[in-house]
Amino acid sequence: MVENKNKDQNTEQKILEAAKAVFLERGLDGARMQDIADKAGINKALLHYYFRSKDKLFDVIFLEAAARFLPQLGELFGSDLPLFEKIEKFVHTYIDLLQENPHLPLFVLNEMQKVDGKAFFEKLWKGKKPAVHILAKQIDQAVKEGLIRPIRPVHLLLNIVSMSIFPFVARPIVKMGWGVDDTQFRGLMEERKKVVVQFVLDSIRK
Amino acid sequence: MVENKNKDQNTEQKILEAAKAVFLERGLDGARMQDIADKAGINKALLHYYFRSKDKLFDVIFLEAAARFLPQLGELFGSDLPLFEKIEKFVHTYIDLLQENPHLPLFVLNEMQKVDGKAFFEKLWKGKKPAVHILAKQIDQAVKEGLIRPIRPVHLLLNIVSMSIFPFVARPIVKMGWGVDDTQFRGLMEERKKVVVQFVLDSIRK
DNA sequence: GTCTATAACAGGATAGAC
DNA sequence: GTCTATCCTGTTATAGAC
Repeated sequence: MVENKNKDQNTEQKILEAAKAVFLERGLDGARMQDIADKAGINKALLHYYFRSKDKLFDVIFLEAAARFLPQLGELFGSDLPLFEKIEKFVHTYIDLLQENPHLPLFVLNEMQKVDGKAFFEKLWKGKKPAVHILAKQIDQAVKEGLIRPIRPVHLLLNIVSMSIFPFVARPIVKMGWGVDDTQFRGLMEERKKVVVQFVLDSIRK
Repeated sequence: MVENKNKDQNTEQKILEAAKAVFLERGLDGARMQDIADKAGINKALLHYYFRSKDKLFDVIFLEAAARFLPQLGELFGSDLPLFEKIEKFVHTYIDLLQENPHLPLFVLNEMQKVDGKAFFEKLWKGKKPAVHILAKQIDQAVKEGLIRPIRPVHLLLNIVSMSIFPFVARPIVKMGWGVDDTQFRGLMEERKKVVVQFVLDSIRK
């Protein structure tokens, strides 16, 4: 249980990678254990040997995906950067993340809806819930100081997050509606790093 | 085939309503014919009598949902309203739509990813593809006239659409992250109608 | 740990009576 | 048109040999 960790690690790692790929693309209901086994280069029985059941395996993947997608930002929100820099850093970080993990947001959003108000969130941010209130205070403060136009923190935050994430979620529509291929789409998202930041600052800055 | 339309209409209608509810909440893979039958107050066999197969039934629902979600805007994009009013109307229309159909966007986005570059879009906008290029021209024009700050039409459009739709897609996260219940969420989205329009105008207007 | 073979079951689809 | 009963395929899960 300690000695053979290398062997385990290898297979277990292969399974996790395969499962991640399949689940993220097809979702819990759409994924097939057979596909995961194939992609991992093993057989179904071994999946159960390692993870007992499909649901158990899914939980591992989902939790990790959600953790990547969501509270990575806790630190950023809570940091003591000036507001404008915080916004810039947020947008860049998030768009970079999604460039590398295009299926991430839709997967998480989708599966999250099925569990909804569950105690799932507790498990997700164990104790250290994203410090969204710190950012909120910072925004309120900036308004009070007359540094930015009046806006409720929720809305400003929602705006920034929306503009950063949504295009990836709507990828097929963007591609069809605007007639771009994958490469062009990538370029477009790259552009957005600057565009979104500029857009936000233009809006809130007096 | 003409005489008994009333009877048919009733059952068929019940089925369609039930199917819509179940499919929108669970997706194609997650939906169970049994659940649809139950919700419609009939039995499985009758579903097949009316719609032959699960896939066929799904196609009806999906196409209608996509049609509601997407190209309803064609008219708006193509209209001859001034830019600022067009933006305002768009945001209000869309948020109203989603207030009444909260599951719509995630459902469409999600299922759309599975078909992706398919000839599906052809079927969707039969001939009358949303007149997105008209809006694009209008934006370019406004930039050239110095009416608004320079911005590429794709990005402006993406920004507006993102801010209008994304919060509904991320509903569970918003609710948990900000600690609001359904009623408060509704109020928040209602607020956004004005907030988003204001935000956009503040950003682009010189 | 890893495999093959098979059990166990869920869920979509059909037959046939009414 | 609507129902009950049943079939049948695909998929998760387990048994047991190596």
